[in-house]
Formats: sequence, structure tokens, C-alpha cells
Amino acid sequence: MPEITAVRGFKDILPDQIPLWRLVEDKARDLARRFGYLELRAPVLERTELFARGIGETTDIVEKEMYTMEDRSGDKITLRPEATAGLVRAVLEHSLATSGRPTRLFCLGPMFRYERPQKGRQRQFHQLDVEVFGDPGPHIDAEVISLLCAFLTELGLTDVSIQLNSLGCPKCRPIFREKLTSFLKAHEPNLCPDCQKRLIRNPLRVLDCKVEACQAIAANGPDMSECLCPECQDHLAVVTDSLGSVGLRYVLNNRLVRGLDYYARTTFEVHSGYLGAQSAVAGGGRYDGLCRQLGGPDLPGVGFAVGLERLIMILAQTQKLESLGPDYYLAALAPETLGPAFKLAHQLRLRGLSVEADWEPGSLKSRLKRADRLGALKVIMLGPDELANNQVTVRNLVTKEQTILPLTEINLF
RNA sequence: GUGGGUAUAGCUCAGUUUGGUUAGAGCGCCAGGUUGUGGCCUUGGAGGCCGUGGGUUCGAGCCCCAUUACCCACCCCA
Repeated sequence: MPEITAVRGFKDILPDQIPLWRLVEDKARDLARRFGYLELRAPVLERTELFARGIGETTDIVEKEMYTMEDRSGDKITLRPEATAGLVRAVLEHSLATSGRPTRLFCLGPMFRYERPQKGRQRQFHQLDVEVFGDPGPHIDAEVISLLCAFLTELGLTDVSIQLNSLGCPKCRPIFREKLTSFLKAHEPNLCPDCQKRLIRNPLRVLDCKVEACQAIAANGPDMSECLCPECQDHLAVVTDSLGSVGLRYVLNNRLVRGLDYYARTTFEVHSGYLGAQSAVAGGGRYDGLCRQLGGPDLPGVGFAVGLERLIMILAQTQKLESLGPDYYLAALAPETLGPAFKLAHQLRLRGLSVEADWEPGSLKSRLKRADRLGALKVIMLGPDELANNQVTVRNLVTKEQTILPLTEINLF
């Protein structure tokens, strides 16, 4: 191990992983184009207050997971732990949502949370974030979900399904919350220690506790779907109808809740069995109250985030990507051929061909072996004999055909 | 923040049972043989402060303590 290593929870993405990352990023941009979503690149650093107010002062993220510091002028700043708050800030700051029509945006980049690393969880991780501002209706929820489905499907994920729920609105959620709290209070001694804390802080989270005993208790508790007000019920019905009308599969799960304060009504998650305990690949929902919480107008919003590391973990298991080698591997077989080989490589590269070479002479055997490893299509051999005759030998590694060409006619191939 | 596990060659790991001379394999790398000039086969070679620091012992990769890093899970989340 070298003396200086990467910071805990921060990982290098090595060259052999890059094809997968590009696949995912290209697909995200492709779908954004087709669905009419524009890219916004928000800064990685924001004022701490943005997240404190946006995510919720009492959430774990804000309380103990943020990279927060003072800059040299004494301002409190934070590395973004999620993308939504920053996008809202940018939209308000640049008046991007004043046209009366919905503003469709996406953002691709790193997020930072000070958590204990484990499988599928790092301190720096990457998300695709898709958000729509200014449309309160249910169809846009369905559009966003359909975009997410298309994204995952076109990347070749087959065994995923969207779990869907409605958390209700400021009118009906408090009623359910009240019911649930009083029900759970009666069973408090039988809840796990974590849930006993949740009971005070965020009783909804008891619903998705992993402990069996808690699940059993919650199963007999009040049903969220029965507590929705008529407006929220209608909203959910249009979302599900819309998804059904285009053949998208979803699973209604009335125990699905969200950790962040700003969600309302539609909420959804995607999980995969290819991951470990951190099985959520994507999650999102509607957050109508967020803009106002940040001091802006009453601007509705809906969106989701995809965890790219987790997505790529799945793709790495389910897809075999062939890495393409260079067009040519140039094998200089003697010290005196290095100079001419260098010139030749440069000329070919200027002509648009990809050429790899090692700038030290080696045996023919080792050069051919290397060309094979790199996955090169052809090898250009330049040895003393060839050099004396102003020729090169070109061998096609696939067909094994070999031709001798004059150096001056190198442009021909 | 709380548990559990791991740390030996560039990579994946044996070796710890019962402490005992020069620490092993496979892959990769280098050189040779064979081959139709690479892939298969074959011979040889380079490459290790056994995570770090203490301790026990005549003697520690192996036992004890501490420390660090990584992994997995809880928590939380995507």
C-alpha cells in the first residue's frame, strides 16, 4: 500500500469500469432528450442552510451525514448530500419556472454523505436526478416514472419493478400519522429499540422496519391507502391508470415511505435482488412543499434519483461489455525502428485511426501477445529487415492474413 | 454511531490445526522451448518487512494486546 491512499468512502472509478459508466450516462442523456428534459449542472457545494431547510433539520442526513465546513469568510457550506435542493435553488435563482409551464430538468453528478461504507454505499456516490417543477397534476408523475422505467429497461434490467405508494397531502397525512402513532403507542414495548425512537421522530418509518416483530405489528395497524383524502385517491388513480395504459408494471405498496421530509402524495422506489442490503436502485416522488420551505413560491415538484454505483453493480453482473481494442498495435522490433515507428504512429493517428504502441523494443512474441491482450485488430510490424526495405508487415489478428506494404503507401490502409 | 469478519506476491488466495531452518499455488509479468510469428502446451526467472506497533518465547506469518485500513450487516438512503 502506498503511503497516501484515497479517503475512506471515496473510490476511484478505474478504466475497466468506464464503459459501463458511459453506457449509463449516454442512456440518461438519450432518454432526457426524448422526453424533453434539459440538463442543469448545479454546483457540488451549497450553503448549509439550503439542505437544513430543504431536507429537514431532524433527518439523519442533516444531523450527522453532511460534509459541512466553514469557508475562509466564515460562511457555512456543505457538499451536496442530494441533488433536489440544489436544483430547486437554481430554478428559483434563475427564474426557470416562471413561464407557467412545467420545467423539466435532469442532473448527473456526485453526492456526498458521511456514512459508514458498505456494499452499495460510499461517501461519494453518483446519482442521476430527474425533476419537474410547476406541474401539480398526476400525469407528470406518471411521465417521470415512465422515464425511469424506460431508462432501466433500455439498460437491460429485466427483473425490476416499481413500488408505488401515496403518502397523502398536508390535509390527510396528519390524520393517518395520528392514527398510526396512537396505534403504535399501544404496542410500543414490543417494537424494536430503533422503532421506539422512530415513534417519536418519524412514526411512518416504522412501516418499513426490517425487524419481523415490527412488521407484524404494523401489518395490523391502520392502512395508509384508506386514509387518503378523495383528491389524493384520485391523484393516485390517474398515476396508476396512466402507467397501466402504457403497459408498465408496478406494485402498490402501502408501507413504502420516504426518509426525506419534503415528499407528498406519489412516492416510488425500485429495488434489485442483485444488490446487497442496500437494494434500492432508484427512489423518488412528489415534493409539493419543498419550494415554499426554501422561501420560494408554492411550486410543485416531482422527481427521482438513481444511484449510479448500484445500477452499475447490477449491470456488471448481468451484462458483458466487450471492450474494443485499438485499430492497430504498432510493434517496433528493434531499437533503430523506434523512431520511424513513432512517426508512423503519429501519421496514422492524425488520419483518425487508433494506434497503440510500446516505445521499447521487444521480441516479436511478446509484441504479438501484447497486441492480443489489448484486443487490437491488426499489428503493424516494423523490424530491421522491414526498415531496410522501407516496408512494414501488417498482420490481421482475426483473419491471420499478412501483407507487406511500402512505408510510403501506409496511407492506403 | 453499533455489531461481526478480513489483512501473506501486481491480482485471487493457501499456509495458522499442534509456533521450528531458505514462505507457497494459480493468474499476470519477463526470458527460453514447441508452434505457421501471438492465443494451446512446456522450461526457467523476477517479484513478499506476511497491514502497522508492542508483548510472550530460545524461536512468531502462526499465540496475546493495541492500532489502522478494508469488507459485510444494523442504522440511514439512491
